[in-house]
Amino acid sequence: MAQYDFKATEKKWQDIWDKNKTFEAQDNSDKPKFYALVEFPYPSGAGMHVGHIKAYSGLEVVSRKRRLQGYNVLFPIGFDAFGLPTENYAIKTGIHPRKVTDMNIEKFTSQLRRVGFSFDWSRVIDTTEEDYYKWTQWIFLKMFENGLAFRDKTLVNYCPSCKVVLSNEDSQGGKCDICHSDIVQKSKDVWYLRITEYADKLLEGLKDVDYLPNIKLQQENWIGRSTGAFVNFTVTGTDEKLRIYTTRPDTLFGVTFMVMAPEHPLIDKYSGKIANMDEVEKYRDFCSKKSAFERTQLVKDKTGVKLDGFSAVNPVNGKEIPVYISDYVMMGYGTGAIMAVPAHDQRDYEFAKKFGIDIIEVIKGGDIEKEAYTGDGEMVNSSFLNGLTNKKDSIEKMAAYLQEKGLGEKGVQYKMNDWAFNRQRYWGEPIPIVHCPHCGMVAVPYDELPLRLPPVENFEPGTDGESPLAKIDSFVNCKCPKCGGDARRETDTMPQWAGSSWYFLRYIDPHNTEAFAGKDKLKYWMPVDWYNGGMEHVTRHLIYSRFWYKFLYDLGEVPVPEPYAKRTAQGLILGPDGDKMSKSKGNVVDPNEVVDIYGADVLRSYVLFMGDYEKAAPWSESAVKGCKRFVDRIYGLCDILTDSDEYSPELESSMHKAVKKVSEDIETLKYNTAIAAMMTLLNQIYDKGSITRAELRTFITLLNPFVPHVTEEVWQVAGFEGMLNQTQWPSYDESKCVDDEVEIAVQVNGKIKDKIMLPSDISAEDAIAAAKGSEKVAAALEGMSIVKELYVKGRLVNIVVKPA
RNA sequence: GCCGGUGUGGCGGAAUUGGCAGACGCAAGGGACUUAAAAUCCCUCGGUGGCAACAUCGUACCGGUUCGACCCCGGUCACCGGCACCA
Repeated sequence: MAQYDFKATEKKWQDIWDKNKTFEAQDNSDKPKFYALVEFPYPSGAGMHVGHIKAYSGLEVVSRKRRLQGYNVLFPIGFDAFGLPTENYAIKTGIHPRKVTDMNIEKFTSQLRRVGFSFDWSRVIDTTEEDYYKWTQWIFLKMFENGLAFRDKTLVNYCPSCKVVLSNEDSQGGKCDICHSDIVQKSKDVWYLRITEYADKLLEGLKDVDYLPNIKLQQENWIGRSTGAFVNFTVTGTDEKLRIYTTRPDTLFGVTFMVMAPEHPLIDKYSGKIANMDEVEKYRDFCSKKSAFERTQLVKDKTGVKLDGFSAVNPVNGKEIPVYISDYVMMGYGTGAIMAVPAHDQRDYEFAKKFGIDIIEVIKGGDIEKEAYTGDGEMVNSSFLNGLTNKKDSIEKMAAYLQEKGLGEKGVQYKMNDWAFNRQRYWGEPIPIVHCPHCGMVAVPYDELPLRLPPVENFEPGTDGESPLAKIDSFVNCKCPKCGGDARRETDTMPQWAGSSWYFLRYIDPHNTEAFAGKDKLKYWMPVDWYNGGMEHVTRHLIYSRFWYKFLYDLGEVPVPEPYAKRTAQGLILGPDGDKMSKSKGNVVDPNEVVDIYGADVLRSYVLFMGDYEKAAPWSESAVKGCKRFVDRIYGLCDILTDSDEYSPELESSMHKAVKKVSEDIETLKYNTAIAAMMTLLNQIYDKGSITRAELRTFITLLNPFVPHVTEEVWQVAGFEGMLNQTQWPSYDESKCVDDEVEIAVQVNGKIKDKIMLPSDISAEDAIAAAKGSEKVAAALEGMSIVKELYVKGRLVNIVVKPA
C-alpha cells in the first residue's frame, strides 16, 4: 500500500482552501443559510488543549455537511480576550496585556489552522479590539439609557486576594472563581445590570427554542421563579408595614414569629424603639464578618436576636408576634423578612426550638413534636381555611382574602439576582460613564465611543478595591458632557462576560463601522441555527447573552426574539488518568503533539470517535492509533479502485445504509457511531478486495466532514472532477437499505435456539413454519405443547411452549 | 437537603428505543511476512463446564410487569453534574 504522507497532504489542502476562500460565508446568496456557532475561546497563555478541538469538531462536521447539502454556511471563530489571567500574567512579567493577548491569539490561530477547521477566517473577532468594544460600550449605554444599568450600594462578594468585586456566579461556594480564596462581604457602590427585569422573558423564551432538556432545566432552576404572596404585617404601635414574601400564605394562622435579615432597613429606622440595640449591633457585626460561604452554609444551629420593643401584628387574627433578626434570612431575596411558620418549615422549626417559640400546627399529617411537616394535609386551627385538604385551594382562598382586605397580594419572586457588572481591573472594557458633581452620572456621548483604555505602566489594582485606572489622572479627569464642568470618569471596567454577551452578532458583520451589525445582514443570518458549547456556560454566559439579545430585540435592533434556535453541549475530555485535565496534574494533552505525530485527520476523528459526544471520556494514546489506521486505510482505497461507475451488487445495500446512518447520526451528535459505521463499511470494502468509482465517490464524501484532508486527496488521486468540497452530499434509497434476506433469531420461551436466513418480506405464518423446520428448534419443542407463536418482522420468531 | 444524569467485557463504548447483549475501536494472545524489528495481513478474545457441537450464567443490587427487559415500574447502593437557609 502506498504510504500516506499526512504532513504534506494536510498542509497542501489547507493552503488551497485558504487561497480559494473555500469556507467564507456569503452575505448575499440564493442558498438557504445555516449559522453554526461554537463558544469562542479565551486565549490563555497555555494554548489550546484537545478539549477545544472536541468542542469545535462537532459543529465543524455539521458545517461541512451543510455546505455539501447546498447551504450558505456561517461558521465563525474569534477570541474572548479580556480577562484576569492575561492581566495577572502582565503584572508578573511586565508585558502589556495587549501584547500578551496578541501573542496568545496568534498561538491559538496557528493551532486551529493546523486542525483544518472550516472557519470563516475573514470574520475573526477579538473582544479587546477598539472597534469591537466600542459596540460593547454602545450596548451598555443603551442599557443605562433604559434604566437597566444602575449603581447601587450593597453588600458585594469581594475577593481580598484579587481585590475585585465578584458576581454571585463568580463566587460560588464562597470561593473566588479566579484564585479560589475565600470571599468576604463588603459594602460598596457597584454597577448592576437589571437582568431580573428580563426573568420572565428569559423563562418564557425557553418554550420556543430547541435546547437539550437538561440545559433548559438548569436555566429554569437558575432563574428560580416561585409564586406566592406578599403580606403586610403592621409594626405594633405604628403605621409601618413589615412586608414579607411567602409561598404558603395559607399557613398564616401558624405564624408564631417573624425574622428580618440583619441588614433590613427597618432596624435602623426604628433603632430608637428597639430596647436592645446594643445586642442587635453586636449580632450584625458578627454576621458581616462571616464569609459568604459561612453565611450560606446550611447550619442546624440557628443564631439570632429578638428585637425588644419591636413586634408585629398578624393581619389575619390580630395576634402580636415577636420579631427576630437572623442571618438565615437574606436581604437579597423576597423582601428580606419572613413570617415564620415553625410547624411547617424546617428552618423556622429549628429556630423556634432553639429560642423556645410556640409551634402551631395548621396542616395535619406530620408529627410536629419531631420535625416540621412540609407535606399536604387538612387545614386546622386556621379559621375559614379549616377543612380544606388541597394546598392549591387553601392558597387561593387565603390570597383572595388578603387581596380583598388589602392585607397583601399575590406575587412572584426569582432566585436570580441582578448582575453585578464591574471589575476593578485594567484589562476590560471601560465603563463609559462620567461622574459630574452637578449632573450626576452622565453617559459618554455615542460619537465619543470607543472610550479607549489609557496606556498604563502598572496594572496592579489598588489596595482598596479600586481599579488601576483610578491612578491615571489624564483618564480620570474630564469635562462633563452635559454641563462642561470638571468631572471624573468611572474607573471600573466591565466583567469578562460582557464581550461574549453579543459576539455572535458581530460575526454577521464584523467590519461595520456604523453599527454593531447591519440590519439586513442580521435579518438574513439570525437566529443562530445551532450553538454548541460547554455545560459550564449554560447558566452564566447563555443567560447573560440571551438577556442582552432580548434587550436589543426590545429596542428593535435585532430581528427575532431568541438568539439561539438550538443549543447542545459536548462532554469534557479527561486526562489519560481519568481526572479532569489540568496543568497542575500534568495530564493535559496538547493538540499540536497529536497533529505532529498522527495528523489533523486522526485528531479530528479520534475526538469524535472516543465516546458519546455529550459525555466525558478519558484520552487514550493507544486508541488514537486506531484512528491512524483508519485514515491510512482510507488513503489505501486508491490502490483497489476499479473502473465501474456503479455500486457493486455486494456492497449496494451497505452503501445506502451507510449514507443513511451517517446522515442521521451527524444530526443527533452521534459522531462515534457514524465513524463506527464508516469503519465497518471500510472493512467490508477490504474484505471484498475492490471498490468501484461510484462507491469511492460516495464513501469519501461521507467521510469528508470528519477527515477532510485525506478524502480531498483521495478525490484528486482518483481523478474525480473538481474538488470534493464542491460536490454534493450523497443521497440514499430507503428501499435499498433493506436486505433481501435477513437473519431471524428463533426463540423458544424467549431463549435463542437457532438463527435462520429468511426473505425479509416473508409472512408471519411462513416465518414460523420455517422456524419450526430448524432441527435445533424441533429438538426444543420435543414433548411440549405450543401455547403461542410470535413473529417480529425482520427480527425474530418466538415460540411459547409448556410441557405437554 | 433539593433537582438532573450515569452505572454494560481488561479499557473507550454500541444495541434500530421492549426483540439475537457486547457493533466499532483499543489492549491482550496466537499465526503469516521479515535476517530482525516496526508497519501490514489472518485468527481468537464476557464468565463457568466440555476435545467439540453445545449447555449454562451474565448489562450495579433486590423485586415486579411481559411470550420476551440493558431498555418499562417499585425499592436499594455507588459515582458525576447543577443549585443550595430562596421563605
